[in-house]
Amino acid sequence: MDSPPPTAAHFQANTQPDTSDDKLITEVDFFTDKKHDLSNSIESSDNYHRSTAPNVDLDFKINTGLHLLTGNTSSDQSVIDDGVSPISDDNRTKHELLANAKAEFERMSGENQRLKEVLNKLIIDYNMLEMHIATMIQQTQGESKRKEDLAGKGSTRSSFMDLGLAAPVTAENDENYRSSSEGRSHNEHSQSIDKDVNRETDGIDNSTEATMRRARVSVRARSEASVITDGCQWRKYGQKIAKGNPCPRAYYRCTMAVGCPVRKQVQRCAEDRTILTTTYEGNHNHPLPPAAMGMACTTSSAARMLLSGSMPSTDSLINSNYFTRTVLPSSNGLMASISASAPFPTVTLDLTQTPTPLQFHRSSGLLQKFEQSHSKFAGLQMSENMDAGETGWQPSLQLHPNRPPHAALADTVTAITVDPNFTAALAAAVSSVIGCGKGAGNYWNNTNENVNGIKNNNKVRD
DNA sequence: CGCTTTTGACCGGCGC
DNA sequence: GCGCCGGTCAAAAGCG
Repeated sequence: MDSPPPTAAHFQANTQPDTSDDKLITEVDFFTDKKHDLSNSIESSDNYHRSTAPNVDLDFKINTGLHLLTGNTSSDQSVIDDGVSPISDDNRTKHELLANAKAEFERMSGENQRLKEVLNKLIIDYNMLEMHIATMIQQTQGESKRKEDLAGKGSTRSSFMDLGLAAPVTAENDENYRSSSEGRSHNEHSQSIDKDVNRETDGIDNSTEATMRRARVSVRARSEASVITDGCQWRKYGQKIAKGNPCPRAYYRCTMAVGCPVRKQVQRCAEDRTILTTTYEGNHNHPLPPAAMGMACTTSSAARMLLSGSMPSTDSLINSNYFTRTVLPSSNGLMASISASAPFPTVTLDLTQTPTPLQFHRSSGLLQKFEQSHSKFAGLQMSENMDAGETGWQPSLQLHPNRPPHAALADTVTAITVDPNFTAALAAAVSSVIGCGKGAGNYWNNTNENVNGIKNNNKVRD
């Protein structure tokens, strides 16, 4: 109290912990611990800023907000320098200091808000770029592989294959698919080829195994709502009562972009009507709001993991009638299992044992860990960190039996800590379980008009 | 009026 | 070949 702080910046940082922390915590809920950790080690932030986690890096900068203050504390410094004044002057000085601090704090809050918006955009751009690059790599590999296959076969169906396979996953592809299913004058063979070609929506699998092309990711969650809010815009296109379950199964198609191939099925559990099972299929071909990013990344990564990860032992995996492995123990609040039962392999993420947000906060981290680890594991063809993060999967698929699980776990924890998708995934997952849909936030509200416009186009397309 | 949802029909895959 | 079943389509109905 008596001794003045060494610098103005440190003074601001250390003398307003109550108000600033409260403010920060109310604004950003998820990473309070991280913020405190970093604020304690702010001196070493220069090294940290060169880390490989751009969003976490920026997030820390924003939440501390200390650097922004250093240039505006000259007045504070002068006040402190005048500390030799009489008591009345000292009181006045304290009031001035308080007023200045409040003003600075308000300005900081505004600055913080603006920076967070910038950060949000950066995260979105980063994720989009990452997904785009991954898709491009996968498409390139898939095309080369298919060209090899076509060259080897040289069959009469090559014309169909070329049309479909040479093109990226776009609206045109979906048009081909739709026209193939609508224009039923095609013979059965060409129809099946067209469908197989154009339904390969994720560009993940470059295998010729048609049965492996439609990996699915199933999410089980408790929800009173008819559908869980995952940040995307869906249009219902069908409903069926499946055998063995009196609850109807609803079919939805993503309407955020024209020709987006992603579809999902929603069905309530027959035994427990409060459990909603949502099954995703395909990858989005358009930018996603942050709230949708997590779910999309999780599902696509899980699907990629499933397809790629099964490749080394595909035969045994597919040939078994039913293959299920528990990836994460239920004590963690999350069950994830893989089922390669024909014809479509499915990853199931069970969120039904996470009734409280606190519990889910932990389990969603595991969800992301699951995604992160398997994304890296599955993305072997493009990942440089092949030896990190294959936690939990190795016991299931037995691809890296020589690596101790606890070491991989540490790698995975480190990986999720710096994962730029983590924030969005967490927000989306929490909002999904809560079922409020508020996790989409401002971005979603801002993009709603565009979504409606897209839906108009989609209607025209339909 | 335009968009979404509903719902019956249709199609293809699969098992017998 | 036939029937069952899941998935999709598209016209009709509903809704704001």
